Amino acid sequence: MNLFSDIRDLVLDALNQMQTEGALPEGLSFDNVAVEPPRDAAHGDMATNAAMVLAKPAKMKPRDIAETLAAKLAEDERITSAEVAGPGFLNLRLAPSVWQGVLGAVLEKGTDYGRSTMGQGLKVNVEYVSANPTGPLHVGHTRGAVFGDALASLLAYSGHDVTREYYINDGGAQVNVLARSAYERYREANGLSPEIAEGLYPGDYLIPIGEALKEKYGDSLLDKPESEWLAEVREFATDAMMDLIRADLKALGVEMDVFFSEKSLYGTGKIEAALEALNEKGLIYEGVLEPPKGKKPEDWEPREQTLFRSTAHGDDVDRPVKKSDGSWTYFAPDIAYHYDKVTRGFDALIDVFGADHGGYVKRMKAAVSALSDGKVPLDIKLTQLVKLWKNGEPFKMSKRAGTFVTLRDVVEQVGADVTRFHMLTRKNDAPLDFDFDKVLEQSKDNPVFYVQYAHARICSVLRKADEAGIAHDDATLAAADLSGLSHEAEIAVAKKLAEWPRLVEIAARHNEPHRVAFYLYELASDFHSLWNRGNDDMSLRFLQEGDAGASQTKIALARAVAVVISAGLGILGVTPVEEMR
RNA sequence: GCACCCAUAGCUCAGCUGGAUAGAGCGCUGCCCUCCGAAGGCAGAGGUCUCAGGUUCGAAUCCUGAUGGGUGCGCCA
Repeated sequence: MNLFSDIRDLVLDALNQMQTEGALPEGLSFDNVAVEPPRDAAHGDMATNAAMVLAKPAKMKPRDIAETLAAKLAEDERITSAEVAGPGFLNLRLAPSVWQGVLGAVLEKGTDYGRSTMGQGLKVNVEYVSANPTGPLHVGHTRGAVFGDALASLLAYSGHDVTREYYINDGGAQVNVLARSAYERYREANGLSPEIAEGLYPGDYLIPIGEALKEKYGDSLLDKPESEWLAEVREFATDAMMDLIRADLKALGVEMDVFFSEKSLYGTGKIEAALEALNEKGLIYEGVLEPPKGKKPEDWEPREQTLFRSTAHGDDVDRPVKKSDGSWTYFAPDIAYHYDKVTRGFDALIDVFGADHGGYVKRMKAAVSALSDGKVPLDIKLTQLVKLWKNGEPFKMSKRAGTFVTLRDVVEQVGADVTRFHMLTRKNDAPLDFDFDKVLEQSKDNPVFYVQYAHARICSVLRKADEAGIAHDDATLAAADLSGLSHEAEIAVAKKLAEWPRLVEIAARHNEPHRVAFYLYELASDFHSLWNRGNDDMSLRFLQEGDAGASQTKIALARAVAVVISAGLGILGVTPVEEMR
């Protein structure tokens, strides 16, 4: 149930009627007719711009259309008043029974209230994290993981068929570096002093890998040349790193559907096939690139390479798929990987990258556009940097990795729930401050706390209802007489609940889960405000002493708030708490 | 040099398909509470939406240009 689309349907019916009656010309498009909550509550409960968007194509005055429309809408029992205002807005006020109906719907459907069919079951692939398997996840990955995961849940909640996917970069030079780094730790485990040369990974997390290698191979690899141990150690270390990463993700509550290995693209003809697909479209050629202006590499010299004509699909320059020595660039397997996603039948692709990959967006979109003939849209969401603070100072150190703060550091200090919620209180493309002290603060300044507190307060009301012997299962509450909910502060909360399904669709349409976090904060704020009024006005308290019926009415409202908070937190991957500690 | 992202209250940030008098928290000012319906409440002040043009009945939102900040730029991934 989405109240806004219900009322929009009502408006469209009225407009159609006006057409048949000759009050509006035929053939108008109603696509731009919107029904939204007005910014100012004084303007009523809902507003429609119908008269304004139709005035021009209908060649009529907006106010004339609005007057006729108002008269028609006023006939509906849900509408208590319809007033023309401003340049031609039509402001609607709704009957209290409508808001009470919203509560009934929430209690009946539970956390599925707000679930939308907007996505029409379209298959969407969300690729996120995709960190190189060379070490533990750090804070930057954490934000990408939280964002991608919440986005995937949001899309699923809005009716998409979602696949969560991780692309393992296990095919490039960096896994050889990993192997050499692990080998040094293996030497260390055998009592030799490791030589962590410049460019190798120095982190402590490889020490246990070295020991595990010793356990498996004893000292048998010590005297062999690199060519004889590289492949084996590489595979061993990569697997171990992926186990580590999977454990990191689990600690954050992220579970992938698919782990796709870059390595699986090599030697299977998949890269060749993807490039042949581009070649058939005339988009592959041999050529020499211009040097980048302004920042020319020292050793630049013109060389012929195999290039992808990405400029044909919106890129600024063509991009190399083969190095001058004939081996693949990193772009080539990426093309093949996205080709694979397209051929798996996804209707839409989403990649979540760190902001440092911004320069990669156009070429990747060009590749997908070319490979799918423009049929499969690729949206790339960039997550900006996370700046860590502790004790009022920038915080950079990590016990584990030496150079960067890991996901584990963060989760162990503040917990997965706080991490996830806080990282979604900013737009993905805005930089984020993460203050270890502030995110744990128990005050209304902290959105994580504030939303959780609202939920906990409601659970506390339910516990007290138990003690008083008041039935409060959702079925009972849904059937309760809700006509007693008429105070303006109570109606305000119900109105906020009515916005939830609409908010879900807007957030999903923009691929912006942070909107859910902001909505929850507003809902919690409205709830706390009502709660506070109970201090002065006993009639607004959720438990009415000695009056089980009246209590049930109020509890229904509180419980509905808890349900929507649960649903929203569920999308964000945060567990609602039942009491504050 | 080029591309992408960003610019909204003193600070940190929201702002829906272009819609009415641009919102929230912090900070500030005033009043109230300190009764576990505890982990404060209520109210107020505070804005040239970086600047200049353009499109539109209507622009923080779309377009062009400028300024300031961030990120990236063949043979790393």
